[in-house]
Amino acid sequence: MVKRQDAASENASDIRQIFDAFTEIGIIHQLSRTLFEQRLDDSLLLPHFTVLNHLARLGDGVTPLSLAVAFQVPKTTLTHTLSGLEKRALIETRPNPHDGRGKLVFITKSGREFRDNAITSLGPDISRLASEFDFTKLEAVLPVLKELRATLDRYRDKN
Amino acid sequence: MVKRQDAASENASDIRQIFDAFTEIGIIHQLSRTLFEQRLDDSLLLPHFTVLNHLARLGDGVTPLSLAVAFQVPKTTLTHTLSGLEKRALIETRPNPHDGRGKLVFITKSGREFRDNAITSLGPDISRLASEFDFTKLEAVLPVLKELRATLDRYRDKN
DNA sequence: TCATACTAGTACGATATCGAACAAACAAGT
DNA sequence: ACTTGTTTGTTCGATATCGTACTAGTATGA
Repeated sequence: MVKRQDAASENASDIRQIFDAFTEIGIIHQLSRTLFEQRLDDSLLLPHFTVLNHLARLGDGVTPLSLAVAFQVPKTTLTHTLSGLEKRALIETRPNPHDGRGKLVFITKSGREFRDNAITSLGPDISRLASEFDFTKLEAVLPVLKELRATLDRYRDKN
Repeated sequence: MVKRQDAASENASDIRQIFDAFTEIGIIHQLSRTLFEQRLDDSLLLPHFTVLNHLARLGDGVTPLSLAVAFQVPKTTLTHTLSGLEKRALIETRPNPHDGRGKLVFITKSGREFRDNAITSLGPDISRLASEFDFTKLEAVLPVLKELRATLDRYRDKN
């Protein structure tokens, strides 16, 4: 494993490309968010769905803080998101038996249904998009994105 | 040009991977945004910089609406972003001589300086990140991202 | 057991985001 | 000119986001 020694010697075009990539990522995020939110009823937004999806896929009974870390948002933001979900009975929270300060978050039956419906309702969009964009290309991209994410993640912790 | 006929036959694991990719993109956006905003003074945020960068790189004298389209945000959001920039004299607006309804946006001298400083101040971060993540990998990823963006973009227009 | 430091979650205030509705100017056809 | 429909940008109100400060509970060590 050879460390690059010229790490500090990025030139202007390298930096521009890096900015471009992040700009592109921002716009994709924005576009997908808008598209997705058009398919959600009840004025729920992408963060709400993201939480439900996480709970459904990776298991519930987790702390709010662990969710905030998973999505890299401040915990105050997550408090707000969870309160919206709880108000609609898509999740419920119980005291953490192992930690008197904390809560555990559980997805409810209607939460699962809501999540499943959201995914189902997105099916036609994905099909239509798949006729123009070959999603298998994401297979090659995803590992790079994950590595970039992990690097940024580690870097953040060191600050 | 052969249209895929099985576009509607995505299975669950395909869909999961698509969701994963968008989730990853969202988190990268979030992380880069936070990191970047820590380097900006004056409580300016990423959207402010993004506008300045766009004007500096691709030229100013453009309409607010064209900026909103470029970043895929609602024009009301851009009104707000521009007002923040104008209040700090980083941009200025003049009436559009060709269209009595519109404005044109220009970047000021201090706007350029601000943008240059922001990029410079990010240099050390990029260098340190480059020692852990090989940014040349973005060269392979960027075209795919651009294609995905273009597809989403076209799709949105059809709605 | 106590003091200190730390952690989970919330309250609050400031700003950001965005949809809906609007006014003003344009465009096209009549 | 005049009507109709469209486009630019703003205002307004509702919600989202997030930094700061706080409370309550936990962990550690003397």
